Amino acid sequence: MSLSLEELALKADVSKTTVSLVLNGKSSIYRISKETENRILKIAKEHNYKPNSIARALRLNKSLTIGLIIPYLNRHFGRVAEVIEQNARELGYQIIIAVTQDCLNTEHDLIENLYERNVDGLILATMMNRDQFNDLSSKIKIPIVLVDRRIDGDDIAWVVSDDEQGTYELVSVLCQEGVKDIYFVGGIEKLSTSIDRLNGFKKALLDQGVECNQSKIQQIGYAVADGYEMTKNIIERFSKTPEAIFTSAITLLEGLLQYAKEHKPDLFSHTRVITYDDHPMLDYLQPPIFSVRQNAEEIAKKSFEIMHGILEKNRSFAQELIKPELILR
Amino acid sequence: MSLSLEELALKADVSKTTVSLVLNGKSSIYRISKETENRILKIAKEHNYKPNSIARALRLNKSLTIGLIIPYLNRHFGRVAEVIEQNARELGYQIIIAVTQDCLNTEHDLIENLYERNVDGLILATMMNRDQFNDLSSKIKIPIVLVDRRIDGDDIAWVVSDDEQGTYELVSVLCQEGVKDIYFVGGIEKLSTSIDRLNGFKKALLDQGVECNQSKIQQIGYAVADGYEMTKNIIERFSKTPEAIFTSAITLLEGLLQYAKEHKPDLFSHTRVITYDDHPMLDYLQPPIFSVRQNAEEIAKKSFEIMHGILEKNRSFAQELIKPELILR
DNA sequence: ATTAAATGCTAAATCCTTTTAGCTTTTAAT
DNA sequence: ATTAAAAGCTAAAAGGATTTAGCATTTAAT
Repeated sequence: MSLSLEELALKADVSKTTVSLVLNGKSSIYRISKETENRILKIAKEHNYKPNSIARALRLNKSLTIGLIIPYLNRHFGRVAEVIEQNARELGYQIIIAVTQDCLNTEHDLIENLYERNVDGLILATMMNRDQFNDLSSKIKIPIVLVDRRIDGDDIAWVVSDDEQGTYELVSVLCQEGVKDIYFVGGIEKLSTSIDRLNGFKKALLDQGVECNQSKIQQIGYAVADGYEMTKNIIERFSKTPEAIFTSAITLLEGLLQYAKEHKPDLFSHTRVITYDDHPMLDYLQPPIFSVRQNAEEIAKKSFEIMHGILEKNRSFAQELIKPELILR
Repeated sequence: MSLSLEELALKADVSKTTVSLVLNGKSSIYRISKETENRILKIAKEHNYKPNSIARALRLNKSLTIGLIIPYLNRHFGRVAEVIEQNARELGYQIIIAVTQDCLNTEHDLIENLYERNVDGLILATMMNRDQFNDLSSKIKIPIVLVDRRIDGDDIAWVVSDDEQGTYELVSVLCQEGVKDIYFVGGIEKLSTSIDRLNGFKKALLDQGVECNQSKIQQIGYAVADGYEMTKNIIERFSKTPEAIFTSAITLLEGLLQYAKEHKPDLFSHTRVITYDDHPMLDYLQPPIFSVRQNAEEIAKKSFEIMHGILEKNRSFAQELIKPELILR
């Protein structure tokens, strides 16, 4: 690697203390003469000195590293991760990434792992419930910002898409077109994304005076296969072809498309399909599928912002609901 | 954080040297008695001792951290990153991720940054040419494994999809169906992905006795907008509607679809479209688009495997060409 | 009984930086 | 000519682990 402080000190003919003070901008506090200061700065520059970040982390107990734990690096979370990384980099932080595959045990292991590896904070798309989270919080003494999935609580920092409102608006559009018979294809039941989207769904029906039948609501999980399964259930269980299906994630839509292709090629001639999550390819499907686009960039930006605020500006927690965008094709 | 070696030593009533030796499995080499060993192991377990990774990194000059530098966290690279992370984690490594947005300067900054931050190795989807890479290699004393984009050289480690072969096979399929008038929508010209895909394209035409006209080849870049632009050029510049267009990345296909939707809705009735990169949504487009699916999982697995081999089994560099899969719909 | 070898463990150095407390030397004040 | 204050710098500790060289003590060998 590059030179050490000590080698630099040798070249500048001063102690390493002096070099450190100068390079950390403490010359005037410690009355280092302008002359010495300039000499040191010049030599440091000539040799392109960069302090050893590991030694620094050890001494300062601060690694300038944030752990990012997400279920997958799919389109949505990939974009979130990308933007978090860019924002973090600008402020001198690095992102250590880890994927849980939506497995709670893996999530726990990863949190422990990253914590032991001395990350300064964790940004987390969690599967934990409130109790599990509180348990964790008491053990872990670094800030945690939840992203994409929130846990209720006054002192829990989170940034999530406004799932309820987004779903509400999307479903309302269909209702206003007179569609009444809408099925809900949901994800992992206990996650806030599922709860909020379902609430938005129900609220839209209620406000539009459409009866909401519990049998039209399914929640298995967020995998493509789950979407396939739920679609299958809907098509096969009911004699009447549904007027509309709402899939609450793009993966579930994929599952639906797959089922339709294999077993129900005429699905779209009877049934409207709408989905949470957008995808550019939806522009080219026939018929057009209305969607709700999450603002991944804003979610990412805010979540790092909150983390940074806690770490460096001793702000406390904050919560942000990010507006999604309706895409009507 | 947890206990330190010293605190553990205190509890076990031995020196921290002894504790360290025991925990590092050197009891027998240093003749620590079974009794002492067990006592220490027990206490360490009771207190769930985990060595401070920063202190360890400082002492050992080994951070167990790999830098992953890629252009975007899109579908392809997201999957690559995800699988690299999982493989790395199993062997005790962490992945620090950074995205270049296909900007060479950013790439250089990131490499320098991660190097200074003491990563043990770099996995890199690079934009560098051979000279730039050699320059870098001489400055940087950690192993580098190129992923997705290779640079020729006997001593350069890389793992890439067999772009030439994949393209060759895909284009050959079209030719065998009698299609002769095929346009090439390419990416960043100097990258191996572009060079190899173009070579595969040309070779297929040659082998099938189809004339390859330079004017049918365009290479602007890999962005969606570039795909739009190239499609526009093809459609507007030539009076005759092309028999077929090959887009050499999924983003370019998106650009093509966008142009078609806006300005040439009947494109598909005259023109076959095939593409490098697969996407599940392609299953649901009409008409079906043949594609080449890169094996992201295998690319990821091999690239970390090579890195790990260099770091821990003092293997030297290696090169791997990963077979892609033809998807004919 | 003496010496040699084996046993069981540890002091201290090292990795590199930051920071506290304080040591000289010079200047100013009486 | 003293003393006090200011100027300019540094020694040493701390952070937590690893590792080398070596110190006591016990056992075995002659």
